[in-house]
Amino acid sequence: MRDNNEMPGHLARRFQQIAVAVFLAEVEEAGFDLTPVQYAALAAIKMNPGIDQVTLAGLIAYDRTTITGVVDRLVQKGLLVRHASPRDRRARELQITEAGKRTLRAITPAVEAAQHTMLRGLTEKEGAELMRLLRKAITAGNELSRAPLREARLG
Amino acid sequence: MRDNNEMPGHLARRFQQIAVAVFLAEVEEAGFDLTPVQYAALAAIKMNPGIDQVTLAGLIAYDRTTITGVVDRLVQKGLLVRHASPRDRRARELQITEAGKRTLRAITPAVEAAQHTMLRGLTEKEGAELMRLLRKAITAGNELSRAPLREARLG
DNA sequence: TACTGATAATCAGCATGCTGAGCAATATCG
DNA sequence: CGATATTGCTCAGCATGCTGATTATCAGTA
Repeated sequence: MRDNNEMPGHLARRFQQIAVAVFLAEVEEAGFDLTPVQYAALAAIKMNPGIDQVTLAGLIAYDRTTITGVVDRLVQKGLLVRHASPRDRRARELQITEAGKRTLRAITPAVEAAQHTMLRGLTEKEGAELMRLLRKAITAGNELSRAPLREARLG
Repeated sequence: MRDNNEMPGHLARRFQQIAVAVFLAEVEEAGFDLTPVQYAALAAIKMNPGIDQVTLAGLIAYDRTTITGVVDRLVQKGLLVRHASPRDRRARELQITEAGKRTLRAITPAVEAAQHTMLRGLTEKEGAELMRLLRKAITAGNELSRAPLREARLG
């Protein structure tokens, strides 16, 4: 039986657990109530106005069924609007609201602080190396989950 | 706005997402139905017979409220038994069953294969370095989540 | 145009994982 | 001993995140 500390899966869970806790703590301290996933979605929609939900899911590697609830909650909070696409009546186009933009701007320092805090045990160099190795492992394993990263289709 | 690939929190989520998918796929292929968390709990209980739920939670860094459901499901599957402690009537002592032991033995190759698969994009050396950096970051951040790792109390 | 397959979104159901609250039992201290 | 604090566990409630199914729509083709 391998020790937990030798199991990449266990280490992945622990690091993610800490990362989420740090994110939520920093964001709450800044006076906001937004989860990591909600933040990622909001930022992606700001960068890609009018994006549909499937494309959004691919951009940030969500499961397509998860996104329905996330978008629901962002709409509920008034940070997004969702309306039917004129070109494809199956699709819903997502737009960030003014309140959403304000929230994103205001929350960014807390998000940056969180990214720093979760690496606080590492040197600058080690943090960069950890990110490089994670990116490499993720790229190789991209197709192994139901929610792989997908480039936005052009035009 | 930082790119997602420069956000350790995003990378943590993606890596964990892939790790879980790989684990479940390997385990299912081996003919079993056990989640990563259930496996970790079962293994920890086998190594620490009679452990109570809070100590178990600390050993594998769960939240104490999460463990109730996990243990419920393992008991349901017949892999564990849970009975009141004679020394402390608040506590529940956990014991692995024979079926639990058989399952653990049979599932181990699949779990090992999963740990290998989730690092398949990395060289041996890079995989070891990734684990080292994760351990270091996790150790430094241990107290930042509600479910920190705790040593089992002695005797 | 009718048929077939693919696609966008949603839903039901299940399993983490968290917050905060509550209950029962134990430990501690005046 | 008795009041208080602490501890082990459970629960309600919420938010991911998954599987698999369904519905509506679109795209391609016979």
